[in-house]
Amino acid sequence: MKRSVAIENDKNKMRGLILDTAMKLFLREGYERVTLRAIAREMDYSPGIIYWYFKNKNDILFALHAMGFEKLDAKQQETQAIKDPWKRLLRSGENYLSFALKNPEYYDLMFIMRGPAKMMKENKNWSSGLVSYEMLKKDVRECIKAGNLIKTNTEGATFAFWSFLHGMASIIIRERGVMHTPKRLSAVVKSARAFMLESIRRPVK
Amino acid sequence: MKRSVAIENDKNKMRGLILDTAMKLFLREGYERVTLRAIAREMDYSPGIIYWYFKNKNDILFALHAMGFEKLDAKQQETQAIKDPWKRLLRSGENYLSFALKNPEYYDLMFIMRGPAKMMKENKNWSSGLVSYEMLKKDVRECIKAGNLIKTNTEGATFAFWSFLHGMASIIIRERGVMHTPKRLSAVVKSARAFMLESIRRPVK
Amino acid sequence: MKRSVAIENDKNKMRGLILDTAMKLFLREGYERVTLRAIAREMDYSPGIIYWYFKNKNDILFALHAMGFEKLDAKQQETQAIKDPWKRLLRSGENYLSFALKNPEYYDLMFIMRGPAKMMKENKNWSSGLVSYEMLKKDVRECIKAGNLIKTNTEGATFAFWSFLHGMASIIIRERGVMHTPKRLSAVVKSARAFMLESIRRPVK
Amino acid sequence: MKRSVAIENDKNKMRGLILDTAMKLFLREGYERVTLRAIAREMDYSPGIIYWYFKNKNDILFALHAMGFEKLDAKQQETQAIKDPWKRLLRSGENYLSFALKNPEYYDLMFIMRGPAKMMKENKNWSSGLVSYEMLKKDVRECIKAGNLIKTNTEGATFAFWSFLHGMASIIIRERGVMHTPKRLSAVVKSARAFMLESIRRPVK
DNA sequence: CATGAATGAGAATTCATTCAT
DNA sequence: TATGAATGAATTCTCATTCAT
Repeated sequence: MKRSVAIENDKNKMRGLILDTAMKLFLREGYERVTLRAIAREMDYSPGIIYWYFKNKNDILFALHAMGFEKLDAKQQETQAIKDPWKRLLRSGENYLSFALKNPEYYDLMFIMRGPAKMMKENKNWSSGLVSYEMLKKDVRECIKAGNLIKTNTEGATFAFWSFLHGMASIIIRERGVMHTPKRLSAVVKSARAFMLESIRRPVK
Repeated sequence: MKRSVAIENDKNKMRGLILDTAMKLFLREGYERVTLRAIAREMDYSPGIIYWYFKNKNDILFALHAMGFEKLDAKQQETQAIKDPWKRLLRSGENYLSFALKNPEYYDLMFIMRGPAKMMKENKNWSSGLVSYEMLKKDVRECIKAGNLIKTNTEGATFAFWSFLHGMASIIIRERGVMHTPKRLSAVVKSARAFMLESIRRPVK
Repeated sequence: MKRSVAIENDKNKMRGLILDTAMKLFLREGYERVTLRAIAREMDYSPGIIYWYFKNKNDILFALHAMGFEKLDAKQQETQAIKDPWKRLLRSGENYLSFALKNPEYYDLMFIMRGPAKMMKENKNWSSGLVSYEMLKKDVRECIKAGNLIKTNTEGATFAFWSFLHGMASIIIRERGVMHTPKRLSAVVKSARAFMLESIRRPVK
Repeated sequence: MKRSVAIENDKNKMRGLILDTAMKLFLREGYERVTLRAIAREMDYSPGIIYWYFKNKNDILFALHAMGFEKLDAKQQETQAIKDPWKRLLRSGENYLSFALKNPEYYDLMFIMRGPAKMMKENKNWSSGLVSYEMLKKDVRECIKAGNLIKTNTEGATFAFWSFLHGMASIIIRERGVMHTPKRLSAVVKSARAFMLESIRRPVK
């Protein structure tokens, strides 16, 4: 038993190495540069070996994609300990954005890249994303109920909130914030968040 | 001189044909199907000739990118006729979103795709985007001055406004709104806009 | 017009070169060694160019296959000038065997190799073979009518005749006649034919 | 000694398993599907282990080839009990054809495939085939002596007889009898044999 | 004996790009 | 201007084979 565990670990280690390398290339060179050969070259292994650990190229993408959602979900789960709905919503947004900016490759894969979108349709495996989204919706609903947000359609408010966050994240990740220097950009993002939160917040009577 | 003008015109005509064809393929088959061979085949020309009109494949992308900004700028310019700053801001947002959804390939090229971002850095040619952004900033400033928005840092508010719009546009274009059916999605988008506008608007005293 | 003809000729010349090279490799190395790369290497061209002249690898096989049948048909057509049915049958058999031994690669492709059999089923393109077979059947029928062969089922006699010839051809081509030295083998084949013809021939009364 | 015998037996058992599996794949999936990996997978062993029992892939083919000849020889040996040479020849032919059609993969390996032919030359190991062929020759000689066949060169007659049988077998196995439906084909084969036997048989005075 | 892991070579195919004509 | 032809490098993937453990 121990032996098989050890073997599993080795296998996982190699899978991890492959995934990390793939991610590195994603980040460094963009999607279309993530070829099996490139991964293998970077790892100093032969291309063939990758097929020992993954069925094919898409399988790698898919694993990465799933890992990203697991990471984000875990992070978001923590917010659920916060009792006050408005504070919870704040923290959830903070978390989301910080996840995006600290893991731009994952975020790109999860929310921007074309490839995975195709994949998800085929594999019907969008469940990962849904969990997080449902949680956000619940938070928004409670904020409305508590009077922190205007009385409105929950779906719409949720989508608006998400869109705002995703907009900032994807502008930065896809380097469209070039009207500001990188330094200033992060200050602007802070201002933007402050503006938005102050604007949408309603005083609880 | 006349002759060279005629030549220039012919050259422009051919460039136009190439660009239109490239765009058609983008639209019809997606990014990865836009190969030089495909463009040439579609035009009934040989692949080689494209190099007489464009330096390389990226050059075509870049031209398309510039065209996109010209289109958007022209559309946004029209809003400047509106006197009331809040109404102008509203219309500008509407315009932006409708441009994105009616020209998803252009929007993708302009604000999402990786290739152009790289290009822009190299070519230092981001001027196109700036014009629109400056206009938006001016509108936001006037709204703040007029009391339609809370007193706040203009840059932040502008960035927030844009982020919200871009978020919605890119979620739709990159097919991440799968938690809603396509039909419902457009209703949700409307709700989201309504929520956002109502939330951020301040009554003018 | 002349120009397009010249171009066509060039194209045909290259196609011919590819087909000849493929055939050479078939002969020298066997089916599974006929790779596009090998053909290209042998021709001192790059692998890619082959796709300028053929859709894919199978397309080459198919062209070769069709050419083989054209060659054989042409040769067999000539025998139809012979009036006496027995002499015609003799000559037809001679032709068949000499075609097989002079063009072993073609014969192999046409009557032995597995690949083409698959192809033929898919393409329903077995017509080529049928023409020759029908001709043989007609000859056999006339021989029976004329009394050169025993009164019997035509289909059976035709199949028997063909089987005998094909048997000899394929034993030689696939090198199963190793119980005789190559020199002796051709003498034995002659004896075998003589034995067979003398045995099956019936005197015309 | 006992121990080494036991080991030998185990070794033989494993060799047998490998050969059976290889044959199963031949039969089920065709030649090109017989990869070492496939054999190993089918056996639930790792690919590497096969090299403990066989030098390489070709070695497996060769063993299979030898087994085929052993099977055929055993079957043909039985005919030797028949006293009448013509009846013996008949039965021998019947046996041969039925072996071919019941064990097409073996027959293919033994008499059609290219690989083994190459092997045989290298290994000088054609003895297997010779035994059967010598037996056939003996039978033919006795038929000539007995007056069942025309007075003729024995080698030629033997080769003719074998060619006829091999022709039918290989036409069927390599699927070149497509001018007839599978059903009709077997009837045609019967007719062909009847025609041939009746034609070559001479009345014993 | 047997395995997991790894290699290296090779397969078909596609593409951006070049260039003589 | 425009083309046909060609290249070279890339792609994903498969396989026989080897070897430390």
